Amino acid sequence: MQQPRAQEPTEAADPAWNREAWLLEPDSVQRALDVLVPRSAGQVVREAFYGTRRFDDFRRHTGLTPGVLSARLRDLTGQGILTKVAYHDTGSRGRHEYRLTDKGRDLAAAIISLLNWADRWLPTPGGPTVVLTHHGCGAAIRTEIRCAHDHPVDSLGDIQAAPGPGASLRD
Amino acid sequence: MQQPRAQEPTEAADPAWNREAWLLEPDSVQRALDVLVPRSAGQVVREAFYGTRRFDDFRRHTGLTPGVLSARLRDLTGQGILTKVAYHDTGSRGRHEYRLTDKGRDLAAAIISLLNWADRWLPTPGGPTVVLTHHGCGAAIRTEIRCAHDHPVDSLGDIQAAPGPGASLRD
DNA sequence: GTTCTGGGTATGGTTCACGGTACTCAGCCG
DNA sequence: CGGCTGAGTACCGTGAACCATACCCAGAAC
Repeated sequence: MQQPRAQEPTEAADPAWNREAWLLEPDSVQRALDVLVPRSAGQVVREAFYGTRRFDDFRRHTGLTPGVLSARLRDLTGQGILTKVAYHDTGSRGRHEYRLTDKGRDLAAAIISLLNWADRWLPTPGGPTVVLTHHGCGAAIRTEIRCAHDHPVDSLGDIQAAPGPGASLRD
Repeated sequence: MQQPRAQEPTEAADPAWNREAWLLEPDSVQRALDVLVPRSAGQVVREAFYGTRRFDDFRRHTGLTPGVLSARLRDLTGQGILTKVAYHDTGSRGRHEYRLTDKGRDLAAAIISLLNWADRWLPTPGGPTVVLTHHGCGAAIRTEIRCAHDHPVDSLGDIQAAPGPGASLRD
């Protein structure tokens, strides 16, 4: 993204983007991040992507205590990230499980980006614990930054950040 | 991603991915998320992407108190996301500013994915406050999930999640 | 009717994040 | 010399997040 006060010769200051002049709240990055914060919320969403659906499975996989997990599942269903679906295993009473909604599933690009980033920049001795591949072709899954015209974006300098309709002038 | 206990006809249970059998810690998604948690860390990283570099600017843009901001900047430089660079404005003493490192800049795909997600699913009355476009072509910036062979990935069902080398069998 | 299981609620305590405010410290400026 | 500015540090209070543990409740199984 274009940065003001640029000092590298390859970057140029953009008069339309004077960060000081604009109030950028509510910020979309922050609002999205608030879905995955606190830590326990991120853990629950991650597990949902790994296929976990039931209370006790969430509890064992995340290590959260019942109280915290219960609160988090309530929050996330309240936000429409998860939804409660009834099921009935034969030989036990009817219960319900938590599944990702379309809204939740659409976090995939963010989750995958984070997973790729950690695999690259925070490697662990044993290697990654989860590997994502393209079903059928078997190649690794990754995310790519592109524009709506499908041009690839290789550097932050190719991205123009500008105040949108929701931005207001400071003071 | 493939999910066990799948009930939709389009999903199929994958015997290689029995979530119950595997211990997936340390989890890459969680480790990446921990860089952006607590909330104040996410705010600082977001501002860094918006071009903020100096202590007082971070303080005003994020609303964080000096103590919290100071701690967060120390954490993030310690993790190699930001780096301190000396500068010297004429007429004032030499100081230093905080810039994104390559490691920090590589969070771009995650940040952009989150921004796009919030713009789609958590719209605000006034519209987005920040709009990203492709410099030159002007089209909107977005992220895309692809495989290493460049096949597009349109649904989670196209993604195969499998335990990696770092995973261990439970008990 | 007692037990088992899944899915929670209730209570209590600790740590951490954060806000508010005051203070410091170094150098340039007048 | 005293004041101003940018960049912090120090201290204190509050609330949120989290953990541990105990308990509860419905229905099926025995």
